[in-house]
Parts: sequence; structure tokens; C-alpha cells
Amino acid sequence: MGRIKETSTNFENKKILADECSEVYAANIIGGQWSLVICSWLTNGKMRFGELKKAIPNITERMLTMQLRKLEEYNILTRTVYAEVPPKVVYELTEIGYELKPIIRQMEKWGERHKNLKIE
Amino acid sequence: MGRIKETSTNFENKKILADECSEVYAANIIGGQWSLVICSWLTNGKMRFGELKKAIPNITERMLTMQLRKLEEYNILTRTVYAEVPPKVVYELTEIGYELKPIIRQMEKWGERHKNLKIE
DNA sequence: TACGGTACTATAAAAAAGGTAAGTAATGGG
DNA sequence: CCCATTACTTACCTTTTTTATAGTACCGTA
Repeated sequence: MGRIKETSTNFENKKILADECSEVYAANIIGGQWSLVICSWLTNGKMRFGELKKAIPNITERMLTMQLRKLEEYNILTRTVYAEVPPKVVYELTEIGYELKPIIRQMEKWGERHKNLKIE
Repeated sequence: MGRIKETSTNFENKKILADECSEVYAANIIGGQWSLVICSWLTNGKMRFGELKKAIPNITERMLTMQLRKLEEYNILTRTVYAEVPPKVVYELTEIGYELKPIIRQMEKWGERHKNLKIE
């Protein structure tokens, strides 16, 4: 997840597609290995960096930071820094971020149904 | 989208996460640059390979084939080959595939709302 | 016999995403 | 002065995804 190369075909394609299909636009924002889990946890209320880290299995600090920054950039969550030592940073979903809740829940249910299909 | 390396940390992480969070499991299936658009088109009914190609801007045949194969593998859609020349192959969502429709519509709406936020 | 249309496949290379490991700053406690 | 704690950052490397380009089989038509 470095900075995206704005001259690449990939960048162009993503833009065109996101432009025409809002569901792809949405996917570009909440897609990525860890974004959905982060949002899912935050739908229950604010959390600190360290709490998220403990909550999410195997995520590295680097990945967590990167995803949080991306989500912040897209206005999905807010980042509040408390001027304390050791530092304390709290993340909370914005209004539009909370509006992801029903989508996440639906994906969860769909995922469950799909998993069960396989077993049968 | 070649075959995935089952010894990588990335593979492990995806598996663990998908196991615990069904929304991530779902995202692993319908995530990917083109999957959502393909499914979105197919929610209106069956389509041929060439129709999909024309409908989706800039997709290469390789990408279309790969995504369709993946979706078929996951039982999201069916592939019907007609023994004709020139060949004719028709793709159609399965039952569980059609169940994605509300999710896609919700993502679409959310995407619209989010887009408008930025402009204001 | 060359050509066109359909739905692919193969190979290579570029780009993006993700992972590892180490380091930073500030400060209160021992 | 050293250590622990928290929330990062940096540099580098591997894996995965996406793109580019070319080629295949089939057969009816010209």
C-alpha cells in the first residue's frame, strides 16, 4: 500500500470504473485486507490503536496504521490524539462510517450462508 | 491472480481472518478489481462473455476470464457452453449469487452518499 | 484458401499490496 | 541514567494482482 501511481493503467481503470459504478467506488474505499475488520470493530464504538491491534489477529502495526490513515483520509473515521505520555490515540467512525454498519452486517450474513453451502 | 502461495503469511492471514469474520470471507470472494461490476451486470440476467466485455469499460479478456472463473469456482455464477461455432458461453448468477444483489445496491447507495459528501 | 467472429490461453512484465524488522519520541518510575 | 509504554515511521523485501501482447480452435462464408 504505497502511494498509487497516477500514470498507470490500473489507476485509470479504477477511476473510470468508480466513476460509473458507485459500488466499485465503495469497494475501493473499504476494500483491502484489513479495512472491513477495522470498521466492523469500530461499529461497536471508539477504540484505541492498541485495542484494535489486540482485537485483530496478526495485523502488524504498519498495516494497521496504513489502513487507519486511508480510512481517515476517506472520512470513514476520525483520529483523536491525546497529548499524553505514553501517547493515546482514539479512533471513531464518522457518520458516513457508521452507515457502513448494515452493509457489513449483510456481508457477514451472506458470508455465513455461503460458508454453509460448501459444507452441505 | 495466479495460483496463491499457500505458505505465505499473506495467505495465512487471509484464512484466519476469513475464518473469524464472515464479512472478510465475503470480501475475499467478491473483492477484486472487476468482480463487483460483473456481478452487478449479472443481477439483471444472464449475459454472454462478449456482452460482459462490451459492458465493462477497459477490461481485458484475460481479466474477465479470470474473474469469471473465480466466481464460478465460488459458486457465484454458472457457465453454460453452447456447442456452436463461433462459440457461445453464457454466464448467470446462482441463487447465492443473486443474494448479493441487495448488498451491491446498498454499496451503490452508500457510494453515492459518500461521493456527494466530498463535493459539499 | 484467406478471413472473420467468439471465447478463450500463454507468457512476461509492471504495479500494487502486504510483511519483516528495526528505530523514534516523550516521560514517569525505579 | 535506564527501562517500559504507546503509537507510530522507515527501509527493504516478497507475494499477489493487473496489464500487455500475442496466439489458439472452430467453421461458415467469400
